[in-house]
Amino acid sequence: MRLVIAQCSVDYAGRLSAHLPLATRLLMLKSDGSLLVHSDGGSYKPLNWMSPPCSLAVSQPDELQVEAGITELWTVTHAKTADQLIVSIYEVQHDSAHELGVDPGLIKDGVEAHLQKLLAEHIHLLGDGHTLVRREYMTAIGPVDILARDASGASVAVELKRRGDIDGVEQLTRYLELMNRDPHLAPVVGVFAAQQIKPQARMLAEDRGIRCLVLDYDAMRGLDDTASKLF
Amino acid sequence: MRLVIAQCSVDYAGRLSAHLPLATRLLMLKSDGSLLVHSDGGSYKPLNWMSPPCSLAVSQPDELQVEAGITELWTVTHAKTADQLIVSIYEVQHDSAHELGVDPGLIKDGVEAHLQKLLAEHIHLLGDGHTLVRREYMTAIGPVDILARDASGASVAVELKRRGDIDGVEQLTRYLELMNRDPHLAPVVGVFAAQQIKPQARMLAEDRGIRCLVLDYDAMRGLDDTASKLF
DNA sequence: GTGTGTATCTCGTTC
DNA sequence: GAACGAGGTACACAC
Repeated sequence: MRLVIAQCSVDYAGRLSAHLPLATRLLMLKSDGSLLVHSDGGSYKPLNWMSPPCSLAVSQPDELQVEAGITELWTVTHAKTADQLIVSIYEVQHDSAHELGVDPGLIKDGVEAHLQKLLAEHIHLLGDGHTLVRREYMTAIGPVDILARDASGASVAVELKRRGDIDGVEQLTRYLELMNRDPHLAPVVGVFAAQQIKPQARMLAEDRGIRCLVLDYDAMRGLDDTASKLF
Repeated sequence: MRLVIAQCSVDYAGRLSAHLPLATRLLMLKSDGSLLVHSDGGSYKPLNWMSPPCSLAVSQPDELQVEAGITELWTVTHAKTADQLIVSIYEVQHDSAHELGVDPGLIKDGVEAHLQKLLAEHIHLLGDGHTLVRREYMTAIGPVDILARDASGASVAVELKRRGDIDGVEQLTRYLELMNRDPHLAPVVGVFAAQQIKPQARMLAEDRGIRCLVLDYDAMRGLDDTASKLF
């Protein structure tokens, strides 16, 4: 990895056109040829960038560009899409290279998958007398997160989200429509379960006869811990 | 901005838990206190990070940690959510600080907005005899990208996307449902227009009687150039 | 402020 | 490899 702090302007031409006026920025050149242009603020997203696979070509500025103060031109071209990023370098304040090696990568732990597991293990949270049929119940248009049966034996399709949005209600609606055509399953009622359900989503769901269930992740983990300790 | 290349391990505890095993990485400390942990590959997303507003506290390792080879502990805490990122620093290979100043920011040019403008200007692309009513036609549930009339005088609602996905079809369906209840507008037919329409989205759209229209952005820009030159 | 829609989204997983 | 869903999504814009 090469780190360059330099006064530069940047032009991107690809899926859109974008321009960065002259300012001092960090240019991060990764060993796969990719380039990130970072400012000293904002979030983790660079101001501009080129994703791998791509290649860097350094060239000399022409006379006009030299007069303007440009000392080097970096042209980064994407291997497949022909997107281009052109960095016009003025003054370089820092330039260093470092060997980092391959990264072992991130180990993640629990979000929706964990919620699904917890709800499946504590299916009574759906209501008294509910039994689990299975997780990831496959339909022609995709997997339903949880399929259960209620006390009366009716099928219950559960769509799980961390944050319950209108999209999730639409998704569940499509599943319900399909599943209610299947005589083995029908009647199927829907439950929209999430840690947080947005008002618009709740409105839409309830308008369509879908029950909303707000889940308390921490409380569910507590249940899990208790269960682990007891058995 | 401070740049540190160091052997480190990283633990994040917040909306999820994540761990990065010991390896050499770039630690980018921005002046707003935020921290990015980058490896020498992948795209612009850091392996781990803390977004502003947050604060960094440097502390000394305890005896056990010193024995393990840890020389410094960085604890980055988010001001509001209390998310925490803990960086255990082993060997530091590089450490430099730089003054960058405030960035003037990115100037973007055209994607969906440009597509919308172009289609509105060349409304005949919808079919012969079509006339524009208006762009961003407001309804109770949001703006329809383009409202037009076809040769027979029927209303045409156009939903525009760069990439036509199932979500876009759902969105247009909601608009159509609402607009068809308005006697001033009904009957309203739908057109789903995008540079690329995914098979599933096309299927869903056509099943609902929505016409799909694939747009050629470059050709449309060509039309625009010609028009600009002629008039 | 919150809510909504887009993204040069990125990143996984599945088919 | 394509497609689909999720994200510690981020980001801009409307209300």
